[in-house]
Amino acid sequence: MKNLKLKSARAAKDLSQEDLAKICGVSRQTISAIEKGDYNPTINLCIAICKALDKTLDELFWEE
Amino acid sequence: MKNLKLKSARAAKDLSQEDLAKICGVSRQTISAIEKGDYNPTINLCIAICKALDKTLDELFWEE
DNA sequence: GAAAAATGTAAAATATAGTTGACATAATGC
DNA sequence: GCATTATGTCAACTATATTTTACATTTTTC
Repeated sequence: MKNLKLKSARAAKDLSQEDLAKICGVSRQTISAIEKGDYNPTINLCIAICKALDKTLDELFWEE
Repeated sequence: MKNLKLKSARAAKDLSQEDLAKICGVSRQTISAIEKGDYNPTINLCIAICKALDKTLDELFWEE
């Protein structure tokens, strides 16, 4: 499913998908795919995203 | 580096690497590699491990 | 101390994460 | 309206997560 927590955390920092991608060292399409869902990123990338957005894994990637 | 938090959480549940692997639907070697470190598992696997061990992502996979 | 269970590790194969390039469309600003 | 920026998406490619098989070593249990 869509990762809206990520999308809103990125918006809160006023970063485009491309901005975030550059900070994390991945392609824009990868960020797009993660926000879209139906994707299974690696933990290292998740951590990079969290640090870029001042969030933790639980805040952006945990779901009950 | 080694993931000792995972190793001890697994020990606390008295599960072998093979037990945990079966619960998570992966091979024993994959669990071994994650505990050993130098490995980059997918977020879905990390979540499966956390749920099997009653932990959260931050507790097992976050590091400053 | 021997047997069994648990773990480390390695090589070859497969599945899939992530890249690159490209094009279309939606949203924003002038 | 037009130009620019942001996003969605697709196809083909590359990198790497994960499997399978196999064997060695360590740890546990009797």
